Amino acid sequence: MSGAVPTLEPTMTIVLEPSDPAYNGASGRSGAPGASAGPGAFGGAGARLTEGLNPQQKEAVEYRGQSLLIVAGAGSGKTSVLTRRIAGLIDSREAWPSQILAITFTNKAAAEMRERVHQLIGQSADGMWISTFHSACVRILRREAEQFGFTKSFTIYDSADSRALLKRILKELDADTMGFTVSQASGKISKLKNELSDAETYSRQINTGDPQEVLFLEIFRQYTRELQRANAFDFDDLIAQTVYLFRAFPHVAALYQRRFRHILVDEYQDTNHAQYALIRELTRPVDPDEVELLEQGGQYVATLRDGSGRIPGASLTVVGDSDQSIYAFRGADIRNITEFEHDFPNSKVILLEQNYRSTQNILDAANAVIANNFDRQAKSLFTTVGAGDKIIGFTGYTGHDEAQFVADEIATLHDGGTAYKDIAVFYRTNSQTRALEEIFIRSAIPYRVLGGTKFYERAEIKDAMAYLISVANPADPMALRRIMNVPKRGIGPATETALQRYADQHEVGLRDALRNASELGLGPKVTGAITGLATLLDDVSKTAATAPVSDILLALIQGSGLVDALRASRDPQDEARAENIDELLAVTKEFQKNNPEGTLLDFLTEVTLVAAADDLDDTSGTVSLMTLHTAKGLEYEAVFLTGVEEDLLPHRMSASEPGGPAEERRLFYVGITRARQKLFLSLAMTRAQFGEVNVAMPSRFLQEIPVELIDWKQSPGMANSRGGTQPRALNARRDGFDEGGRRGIGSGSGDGGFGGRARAAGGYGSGSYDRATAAAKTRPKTEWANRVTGTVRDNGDLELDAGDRISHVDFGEGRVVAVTGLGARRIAEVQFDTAGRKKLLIKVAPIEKI
DNA sequence: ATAATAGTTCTTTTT
DNA sequence: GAACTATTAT
Repeated sequence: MSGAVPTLEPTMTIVLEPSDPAYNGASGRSGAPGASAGPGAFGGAGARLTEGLNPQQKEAVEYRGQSLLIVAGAGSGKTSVLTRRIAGLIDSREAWPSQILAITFTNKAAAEMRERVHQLIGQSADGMWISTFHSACVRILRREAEQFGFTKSFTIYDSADSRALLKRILKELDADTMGFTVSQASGKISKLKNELSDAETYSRQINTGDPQEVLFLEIFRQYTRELQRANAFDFDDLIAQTVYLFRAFPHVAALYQRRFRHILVDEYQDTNHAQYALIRELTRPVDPDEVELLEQGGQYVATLRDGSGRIPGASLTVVGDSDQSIYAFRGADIRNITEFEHDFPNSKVILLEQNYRSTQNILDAANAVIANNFDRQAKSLFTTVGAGDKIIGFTGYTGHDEAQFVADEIATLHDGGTAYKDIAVFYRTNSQTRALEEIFIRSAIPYRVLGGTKFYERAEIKDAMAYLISVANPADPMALRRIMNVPKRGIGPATETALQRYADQHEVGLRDALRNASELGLGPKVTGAITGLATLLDDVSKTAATAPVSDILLALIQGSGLVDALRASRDPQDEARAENIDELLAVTKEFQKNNPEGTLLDFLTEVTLVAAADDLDDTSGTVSLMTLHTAKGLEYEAVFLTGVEEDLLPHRMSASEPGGPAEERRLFYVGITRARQKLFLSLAMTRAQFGEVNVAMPSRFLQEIPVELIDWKQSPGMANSRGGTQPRALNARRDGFDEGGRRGIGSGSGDGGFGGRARAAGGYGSGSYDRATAAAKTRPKTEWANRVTGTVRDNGDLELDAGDRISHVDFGEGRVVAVTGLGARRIAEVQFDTAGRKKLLIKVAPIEKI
């Protein structure tokens, strides 16, 4: 499961006390920190920091000025540049670590940056803020929450939480009958918050004659009110409320404006308006009268002031690449980067185009694809490492066929010396993992899925977390509702409504209603159950501030009987659920080990804000599976980009959105540019989604790659967007090359053949396609589609030895060459008569001894 | 109040 | 094929 254990930076003091090194340091040396450095600043130790850099990179490290935009193409060494720039600022004593704020996209990127700065300058790297927008805002909000109606112990609603809340609200307002869905409402609210609009602002701009808009306003209002009551923020609030805080309370803003003298933002192309506004607020100069107030409040300001008595705005460095902007759907505004020079006058722009990651063939493909996006600044990646291997293309008959190709190629790569951890498989949608996982398990390829159905999204984990939230934040009724009847206590919907009514009538929280359950006149059994829960939560709450998180969780699990109930259940899955909760307990212990001072709130925050890429473990010897979105910022020796089909990549949903197709192209571009040495593009002719088999067409993006760059092991031939597929040709398997196939797609090959060389591993698929398409038209489901899906097969302890003959559902008959591994991990290497040599996990492979 | 069953709708990407 | 909803039987 989630192997990675969150690590938390030590809590930091924001107000500088005289004991703070920055305080003494700043007053103890001549020259104001942050003052522009002369040419001498990079003498001595500084030279080390620019070693091995190209001239543009060097300039990006050394430039000093108010604002700098680094346009960094994929693989152009921007992380090196950023870390050296930070190291340079500290090394040259232009800044103290505590004056630096670096924002990254994921916690993982933050950890990496911290590590690399540490490598460059050692201990002095401590005290910097290197974090995501969301984490940084949580730190600020925890300090300042009391300023505006929240408390320090606020909790964070993840998307599932806010959806659940919206669902309640929609139901209460009968908005579902008006055609409102939860995802619409949450999408709209998120969008508004990203534009820094709140319910009241929105109310002023709506057409009051439109009942839809009026109703939505009511939803928005209630949602906002419920969050406030629950002492909780949603993801978007974290940013938007911080901006609000800064704007409403200039003296609070001044604290941070004074503190952060150098702000650096990575992945700037994916910032939304709220994040942009936050950066604007943070880089604002502090007016003289606010400076006076700071000084009166005991803040050190003397050497920070300029001639007019104010504190000048922090310097800003942003790094980004508009070609890698893939989060517009989440409100990312590409204009933030395209209009940077306008927004921050006198800014410097540096272009990094030399790529240090990929071969020229891969870059040529990437450049050719992205050139189809008009309306972009011309930029072309180049390298000096040479052309490298051709891109390998493959078209499977089905998603499973495609997955088998990926597995086979991975096995070959691994045999050739490529470590599993240097291989990644990308896809557009999470649902594509299923086919890949099945084949990988069978083929005994170790893998891990990043993101997807995350550990923390499992129901039993959410239940356990809800217990923790209820202890940390008694004001949150959502968490309380979740656990009220988990494990079963006989508190059904009727009882819950009664409790809620009591709470409303007496104008108290739901938690208070639980405590006073005896006043409700319910049955003695239910009343006992309710007060029992209330007592448990109250008892544990008493220790919450100081006790280790694992102790708190253990007390809750034992007190509630959560795990006991699962263990006692007849449902075999419940045993696995119980184990997951034990796993969570292990996570809390690990957390405590890494953060001896970490509180329950720290733990909850950390868990809510971890991104998919965050639990990537570089040392693990496993292939990584992830969506293209998760892949951003990562790189691998070998990359498999799967499902390169129309309606999948570009995704069908993107067609109707303005800018959608262009964003999909950027996504494809991001995927391509992750590869260092080898790139595989694959697709399937039919894809089963949601039980149904559909005919899939090759993606238009494939036609944008020059044909000579791709070596098709099995080309899509004429199965192109004109809609024609040739089942006859599909079944024809020829050996040797075929010009038609080498020409690639859409190049006018007349024979409509499934050209190219048939793959070595034949022996299956023959005839399948006919049945599949025919069946797809008549029946929604076919036994063919489900043949390899369904529950994981279990061969028990099938004994196999070298020399045995076996039969495989896909590969036909073969002879066992060798058996390795132990117990459930026993692997048979089999030489198939027609399908070549494969490794199979004996326990689950669809095989029989014959 | 709950467990089991049958029917419905849906899937893009995520901090 | 999953996840949620509505309907039934206990």
